[in-house]
Amino acid sequence: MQSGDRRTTLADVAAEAGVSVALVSIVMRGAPGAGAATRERVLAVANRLGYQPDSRARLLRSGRSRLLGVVFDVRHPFHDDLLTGLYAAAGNAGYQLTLSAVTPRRDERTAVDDLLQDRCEALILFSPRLRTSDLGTLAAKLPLIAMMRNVRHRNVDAVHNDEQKGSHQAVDHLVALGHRRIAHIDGGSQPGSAERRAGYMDAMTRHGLTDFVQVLPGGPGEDDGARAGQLLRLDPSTAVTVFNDLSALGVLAVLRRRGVDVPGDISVVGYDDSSFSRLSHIDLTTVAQDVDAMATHAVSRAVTRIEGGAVTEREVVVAPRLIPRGTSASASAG
Amino acid sequence: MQSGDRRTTLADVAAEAGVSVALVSIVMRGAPGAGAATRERVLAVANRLGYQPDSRARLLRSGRSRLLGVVFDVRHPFHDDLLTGLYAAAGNAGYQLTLSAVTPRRDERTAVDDLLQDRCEALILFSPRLRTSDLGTLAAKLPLIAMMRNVRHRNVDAVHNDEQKGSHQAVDHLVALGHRRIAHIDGGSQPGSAERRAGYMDAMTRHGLTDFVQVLPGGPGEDDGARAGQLLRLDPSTAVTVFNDLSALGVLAVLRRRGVDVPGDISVVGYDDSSFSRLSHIDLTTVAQDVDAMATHAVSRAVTRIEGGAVTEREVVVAPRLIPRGTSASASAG
DNA sequence: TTGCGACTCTAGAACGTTCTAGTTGCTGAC
DNA sequence: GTCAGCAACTAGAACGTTCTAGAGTCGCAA
Repeated sequence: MQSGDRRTTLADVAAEAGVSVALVSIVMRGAPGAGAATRERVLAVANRLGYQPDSRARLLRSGRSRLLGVVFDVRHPFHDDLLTGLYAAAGNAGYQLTLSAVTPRRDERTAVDDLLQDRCEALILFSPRLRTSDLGTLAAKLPLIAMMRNVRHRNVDAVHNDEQKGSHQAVDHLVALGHRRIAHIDGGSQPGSAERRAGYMDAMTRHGLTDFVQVLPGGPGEDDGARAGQLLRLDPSTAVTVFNDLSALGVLAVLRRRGVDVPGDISVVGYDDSSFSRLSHIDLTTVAQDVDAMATHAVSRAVTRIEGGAVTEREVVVAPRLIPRGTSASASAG
Repeated sequence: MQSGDRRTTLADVAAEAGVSVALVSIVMRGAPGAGAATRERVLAVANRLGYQPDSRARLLRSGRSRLLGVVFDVRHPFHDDLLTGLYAAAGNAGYQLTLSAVTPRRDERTAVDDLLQDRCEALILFSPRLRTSDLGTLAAKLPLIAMMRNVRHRNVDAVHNDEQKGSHQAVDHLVALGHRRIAHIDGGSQPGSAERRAGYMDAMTRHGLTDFVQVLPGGPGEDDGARAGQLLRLDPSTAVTVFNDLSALGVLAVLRRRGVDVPGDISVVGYDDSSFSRLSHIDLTTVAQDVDAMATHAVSRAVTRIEGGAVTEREVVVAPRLIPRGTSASASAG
């Protein structure tokens, strides 16, 4: 409890063990250059005194910090999965993560500035909202990886989902179930919305269903989905692909409230595999972004940049995969 | 992009501005002791060179780090809200947060060790799973605040919800709606489960409903709730309070699948106000822990400990509040 | 005996800050 | 003319590490 008495340092351990500071440093790092007996003795002393290395001093001296800064928004639909993946990938690459959160009361700029002071060697941003030009100037200082958004700037790396392919998979899935009248509820001005919509159009055309193309205006929220769901009432569609899971949830709520059976009367497919979609109570068929792959790519790209490796493609596009669940079923059932 | 060329330091700025390093330090900190003209000139140079202070060196020298370490589990039902609250509270108190996440592949021990190396001055743990004795030895090194769990150790501060009162509120709410036959689905061996169950019994007794007390075995997960929901079939209860929201969701799923109307036939009240409970599609009546109050208390307690202030009560218990939503309604409706 | 490499260990500088204890130069009171 | 007091500034130590260069010891081959 007493935070007054200074924490034990290398010098304390050295004095107690009767060796030099440098030697203790060697032992603590597990570096070669110490005798077995001394090594053991030093470790024992360090342990007894409760020695904890001071990463700040350590990093200060050694120049390198081996630290990747991560900015995430606590409201992001799968920030938890992404963090899990990033920690694993960073660990494998021999790097550490420092996190900085964006919250409703703490903006991205603040979060980034905090990390810059920590001298991390690269920055990984979850779906950044900063202007491209701001990201550019930031990227002039250190390697910058944007996730879930394709930032078009020559200094900024981007790791993101193949939105078009995701929409293809959703449509393909529904077509395979026998659906032809498939609508799409779009995401408005949300990033990724245009690509997902284009993917839908594309797939419909490929399946020769151009006549049944039906794009309803929507948005990223539950209420957007609910509004769009109302429009479905006038629509003969037997299936609908929705911009994201939250919006799909709004659609489901409206449909069920109207007594429409899902998936009996109409199939609904979301996008993102947000954590709530897995709840058996919701059980939403959706397109999952490959979180692990994206995390791995983001880290490996960051490491490559830090270590001065060659990069051919600024952009890494990761294929998603469809997760069939309970809100989609064969068209014949309807 | 080039991470090779050393970042600019105080010395660079000093050389460029033709003053001493110490003076630049004074200017950058906004400390008194520099003339207005020089101050302006130094700031301009610093800005031009893109100077960023190095928090590591800064903290190393000044001893204090003004850093609070926070360990959170990405699977925690409201870690996002808590982080939001903590950032705000820490900012107000003039402290910074460093985060360390627990993930399915990264355990609490690792998360804590990382923070210890960062020389933070206190540790705040979200519902820690470490043994009390381990927490005790940790607390010997630095102030330790456990949130959402009442750790019974004289060195460990605890900030947690008043579980009993939460259950009282749930029962009171249902009684006010005219329910008498109110069951409780418990949380098994989960921390907090005993308290929530006791609160339920308590409240039932207080309302003279001892004869209708009915505790069904449950657990923390959706499937636990679903299993318990099956048992409700044989039960005449018109309402049920559930250990937590996730379990309540399992109950809801089973009931609805059986064609039981919620809240028409039976009312369901959860606990925790997990983010999904707010989804209009789920709209679960629940007991919300007062996240902001808990965050504020945790931070202020940490700061008090760090600064050697007096603490009378080791434990801070925060009152929750009931959030009425769509899964509870008047008993007469049934 | 000497020389040499291998091994173990140490002294001291360095990292980028902050802090203490100055020095300088100016103003104004005596 | 002297000196106290103050504002503006500086030199250099300190923080806890790591790293470089080198010193001491030992065993063994020549």
